[in-house]
Amino acid sequence: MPELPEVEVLVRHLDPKLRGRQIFSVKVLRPDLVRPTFPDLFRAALMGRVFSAVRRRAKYLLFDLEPVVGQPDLLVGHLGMTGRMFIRNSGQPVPRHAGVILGLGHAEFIFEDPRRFGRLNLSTSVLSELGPEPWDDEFTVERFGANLKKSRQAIKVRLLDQRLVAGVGNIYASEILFQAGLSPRLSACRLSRSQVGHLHREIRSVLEAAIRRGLSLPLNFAGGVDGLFYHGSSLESRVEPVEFQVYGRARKPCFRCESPIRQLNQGGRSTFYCPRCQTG
DNA sequence: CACCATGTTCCTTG
DNA sequence: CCAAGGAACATGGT
Repeated sequence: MPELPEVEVLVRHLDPKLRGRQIFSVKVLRPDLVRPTFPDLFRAALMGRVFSAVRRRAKYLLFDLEPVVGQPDLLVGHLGMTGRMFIRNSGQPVPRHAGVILGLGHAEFIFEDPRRFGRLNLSTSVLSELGPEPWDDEFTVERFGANLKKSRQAIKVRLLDQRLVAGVGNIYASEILFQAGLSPRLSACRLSRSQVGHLHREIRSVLEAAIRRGLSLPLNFAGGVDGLFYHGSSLESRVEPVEFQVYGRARKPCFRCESPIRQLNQGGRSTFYCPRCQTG
């Protein structure tokens, strides 16, 4: 489920449901998911604690806890590729791959992840390496351009570096480059001022539009057929999956010019682009 | 069986 | 030390 927009939508869903709630029980069913925190420490640190807020940083979920002397006051979550976090009410099934279950009295907070790339732990070290949020004042065209100058890698690959700007993932990197009209193969250091300007603007614009779209969908965070709001929504609501402009559309006609969308492999990941609309 | 997948980290090479 | 490329992680879907 995880790029910045999906995490943002999930955080806005969870925040009002967790704010002020106390943790009465902690089950670690899959120790992998809390690494490098040890399950015993994880349990001891969270038992009895009260959530004060849920926030987002890049693709991480930050769970603030009301302070307790000698205990950490931040729980850090990441969904990896297939992770889900949701509130389970009585009557709803416990997912097969549930890894952490926090008992809240009236309901449970569940973290599940079949593939186990996700995390929920007390380690905050990952946060210090992150670059600016797309809407931060420090994320200026000038600094972004100066950072792009430092590498000859393809611009698509650079967009995935969380130190440049935090939160862009493989799907939205292709979407952003399409909107900016830039070929994913362009060398980062060779982008012109105006190209950097377009890219900077589209990073914000594409992610913002995706958040707005996600907030408008009737999502089922617990699963069903969904998981990625961009791949669909709850079975009951029967909302059609949202189609991207280029991602996943190899050989299909570009929505803007009808040329067949092409697929490439860059740094071991798929890139999709329109050879006619995206220059360079 | 083969290949693909929304992410991050670690190791190797130059 | 740095940049860049690739493998690893682990499982499920097609």
